[in-house]
Formats: sequence, C-alpha cells, structure tokens
Amino acid sequence: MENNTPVPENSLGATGNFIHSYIQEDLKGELNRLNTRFPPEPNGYLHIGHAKSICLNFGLAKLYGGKCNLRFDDTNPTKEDVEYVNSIEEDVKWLGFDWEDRLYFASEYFNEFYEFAVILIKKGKAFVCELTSEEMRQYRGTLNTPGKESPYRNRSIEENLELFERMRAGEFADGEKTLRAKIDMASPNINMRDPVIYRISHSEHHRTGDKWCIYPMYDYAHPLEDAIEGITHSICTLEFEDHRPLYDWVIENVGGFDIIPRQIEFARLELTNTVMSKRLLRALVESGEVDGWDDPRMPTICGLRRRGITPSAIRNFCEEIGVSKANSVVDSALLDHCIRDDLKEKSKVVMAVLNPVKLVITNYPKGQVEFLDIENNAENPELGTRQVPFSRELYIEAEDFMEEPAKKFFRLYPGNEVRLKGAYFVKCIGVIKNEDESIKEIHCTYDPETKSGSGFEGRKVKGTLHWVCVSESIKATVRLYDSLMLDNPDPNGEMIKNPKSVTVLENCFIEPSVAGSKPGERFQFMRNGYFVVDTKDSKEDALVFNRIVSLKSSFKA
RNA sequence: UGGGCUAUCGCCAAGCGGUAAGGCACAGGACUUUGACUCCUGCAUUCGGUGGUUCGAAUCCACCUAGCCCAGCCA
Repeated sequence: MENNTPVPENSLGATGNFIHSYIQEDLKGELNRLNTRFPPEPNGYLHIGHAKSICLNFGLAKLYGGKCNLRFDDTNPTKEDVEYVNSIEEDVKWLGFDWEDRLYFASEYFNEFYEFAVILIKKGKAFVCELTSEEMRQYRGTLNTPGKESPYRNRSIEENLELFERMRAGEFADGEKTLRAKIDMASPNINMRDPVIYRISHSEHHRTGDKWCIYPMYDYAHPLEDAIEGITHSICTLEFEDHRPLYDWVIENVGGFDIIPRQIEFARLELTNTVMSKRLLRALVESGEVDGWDDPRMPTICGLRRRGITPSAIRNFCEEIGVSKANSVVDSALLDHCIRDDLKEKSKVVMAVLNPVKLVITNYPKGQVEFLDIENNAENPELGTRQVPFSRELYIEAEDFMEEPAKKFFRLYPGNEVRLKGAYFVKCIGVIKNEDESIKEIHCTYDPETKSGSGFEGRKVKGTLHWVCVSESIKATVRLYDSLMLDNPDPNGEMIKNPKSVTVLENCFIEPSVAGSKPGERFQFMRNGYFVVDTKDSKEDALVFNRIVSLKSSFKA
C-alpha cells in the first residue's frame, strides 16, 4: 500500500540547513560520493523523533545521489531483541524509505572489531584494566578535577594481548576486566579519560548467540562501523558532540581506512504535549495506561500508523521542522497541519453523526426514502459521487441545535432555517422533550423547492448541517483522541497525563456508504475531522473509527 | 573552579559584512451546500545583552547573560 509512496525528489526543501553546507563543502573537495546511515539500537520501538533522523539521512542521500544504510547497532545483547529489529525494519519501510541491499548489523563486524582492538594493543594504545566499576569511577576524576591513571595502564603489550585473548575465551566473569583505550586521564573531556572499549558480558546475543562474551562499547564500535561501511557523514544527535574527539581518535589510531567519516550532530525532535523518552513511553505501556506501543495516542511510528496518520504527512512534517543545533520544542499544531494538508485532497468526505439527536421532518412523507447524489470531495472531482438515503427521520449532531441560540449561532434553533448537506432547507418548528427535559425530537418542515442541485436561489441560509438517515444508517464506535500529555508541566517540570486523552462514543451513526470499510481506510467525517477504521478493534459488522485529527474551527461557542 | 554546544517573531527556521526568507500559530476580510478548504491582508526599524571594528554588523572582535549536554563496564 503506502509503502510504495515515492519520496519526493527534493525532500529536503528549498532552504538548506547547516548539514548541507558541510556536505557541499566536502563534495567540493576530494569526496565524490555521499553515504549516510540510520543506526538504531534494536532495543525499542521507533518514534517520530527517529522519523526526523530517518528522513534526514535517507533524504540527504537521495538529494545528493548517494546511499543510506540501515544498520542495527547491536553491541549490547542485554537490551536488544529481534522483536525490535523486525518492528524497526517495518517502520522504516512504511515511512517510504528503501535501504536496498544495505542492511547491516554491528554484530557482523565483531571479528573485525576484535582484530582492530589487537592492533590498538600492539600500538600501545589499549590495555586490559582490572579496576572494578566503582574504582574506575573514582579514578576517572570529576568534571572539575583530572582523573588518575589506572595501575594496570602500563602492562606490557604481550601481557595485554594475552589477557585480552583470555577475556574473549571466557576465562573471566562479567565486570572482572575491561579493555580500555589509552588516551589521557587529565583530559577536560571525560570521554577521553581512558574510556572502556570492551566489556565482558556472558549473555546471549540475539544474532551471535553465545559466540562472544566480550562486547565492544558504542564509542569504539560506532566509528569503526561507519568506516567499514564507507559512511561519509555520520549524523547523530547533540549529546554525542563530546564524543566526537573519541570517534575521530578510534578511526585515526586503528588506521588503514580509505575514507574518514565525519560526525555531524543535530538537535533531536521535541514536540509539545508529547513524551518522547523511551523510559516514559515504556512506563505508559507497562502500566496499562495505553493500549500497547501502537496505541493511537503514542508518538511511536506504529502508534501514528494506527492513528491513521500517513507516511507522507510525517515526511512533510520532518521537512517543515528543519534541522539545526538549537534545542527546540515544535508545536504539535504543525504536525496536525501536515496531517490535514495531506489528507484533505485524498479523503472521501462522508457524513457521520457522533452525538445524535433525532430530527423529524413533519411534512415529509412517512416511509419514503430518496437517494441523493453527493460529491465525495468537492475539491477533488476524481473521487466521484455517491448515493445517500434521505427520509423523514434523521439524526443530526446534538451540538448543531440550541433551543436558545447563543449569539452568532447560525445552526438550528426554533424558527431558524438551515441547509441539510446535499438535501433540503429545513426550518425548526418545535421540540419534543423527554420527562427529564432532555430533547427527544426536533421538529422541522422542509421546503421541496430547495433541493440541492435544483438551482434554487430564492433565499439563502447561513448554516449547512451534516445528517444521517435513521433507518438506513449504520451504528459505529468512534474514538476521539487528544494529546496524551497536558501542555503545562507541573512545577517540577514533569509532564502531566491528560485524563481526557481518549473519548469513546459508542452511539454514532454513519451513512451506509461506509459499510464494509476495511481496516486502515480513511475518511473525512464532514465537519468532524479525519477518521480511520481501526486495524485492531474494528469488525466488519461493528466498525470502530479513530479520529486522526480534528478539523480547524473558527467558531467559538 | 572543567569541557562541549546553543541563543533571529508566540513555535520552528533561513540568513555566512550591503541594510530581517518561509512555514505553523494568531488576527482581520473575501468566498463558501463542511463556521473546513481556498484566496487576500496584517504580524521582528530588529536578530540574548553591552561595548568595539566598519561607509555599512544578525553576520567580524571583546566581554557579559541565559539554556542544553558530559563523571555507564548504555546507546
């Protein structure tokens, strides 16, 4: 389906960002190709923040005629699982990107990483350390004071070689020894104070099983992964800026690479009233607060997908927000705008009454049903027309009637005339109430002269209401979603959950043309917003819709 | 009393010494068989602050202020 939607050629837009300048400058020099990569660790589900990185990396490659690899950075077996690699592949594809034959795993390079570590040891640039993690922390010093050298730092190369070999052979327990780069314990950059590059972990890796019991650290493995794959520009988020000297150190000191990848950092995406941290997202799932990682309120890619948001809307959004090094929080209204903008021309517009109240046309013949021809999308004639049944008893939206109209209210109220979309003008002549004073029926008369399409020009009405025929409509459940978090954090800066993030309406009536809709099908419910048939809970004879996004409204009650 | 980074409209964001793009939001108005869409119009004499260089500074220099990141055998 939408996996095949092509990514627009110029997906980075007309205006550039600082990364373009770097790339253009590099391309003017000796570099004659571009290769980026999207390198997730398979330890969780992708969210819209990852989409920004995916669009950036694949978009840059496309724009400059280069390539973008998908690489799983699976160097920590205790946190990773195939469940995540599968979902990540699915999500990247769904977003519309193609890594072709360039699917890689850091774990495929474990042999090389080992050999490279041997090279460092032989150059006297790495040593086996026996400090415990607690001791190592003390030796590291603090932000303001230099660290001191490990007592194991000056072992002979031979001893280091032998010990490292024995680490690999499984002779030591987890945490007993580490391999460290020999750099500078007095460096003001803590990342350069003899960082650990290998640790012992006797745990099952999801791809290499128990073949290894030593695993490389990110700071050591990542630059090597990039160099091995011939990555030219290694784009990551701001918190890795301090790691760049180490990234460069590893490549330079291992040596022997044809191209030297350049690490470039950008600010990660933050959205108003949206939690993006993996930890908090996981807490929501595990506490049962939401219906799994793909709950329609979740900012995960699978959540956005279930919510009914299209890949092209997400891509457009990622283009709109731009890329910079300034920490910022994007207004989620921009995402909403991109969603509406994407859906408005391709959605069929149908009528659905979410909060029904009965309207009786007293001068319309009992038992008569006429079928009206209504366009599916006034702006897009290609979507055609459909037949909609109309009869004496209809449902309209409860909020479209006020017994005592507020000022500027131009919908239905006693004595007022409005148009029923695609049908006739109706005039309210009275209200029938239940014993509890609630409205049972609204009584109207209609004017046959005013039929839609008849060219009637006799008089005008200000309001047009959507409606549904009582006898011919189908009943459905509609869920209205709002943001998961409130826009104002508490005094501690913690986000507060929105108690009304979902409203389930089980007494909705929809025109019969939507019967038989398939999961994932999208519609605009006229005057209500965009909706999608839920992929999990909807049944053929009991449709469940999710609101993707509401329509804008300038009406203030 | 360490190091790295950032600061342009309510929110994003161009700008790279020649006199403040664009989008979102917002506010008016036109149109309207969706109070939607579309279309007009308005929205930074000013670029965190203060000095300086220059004919000319958001852009260069100095100092200051504020915010973010770093002391995992996580990524």
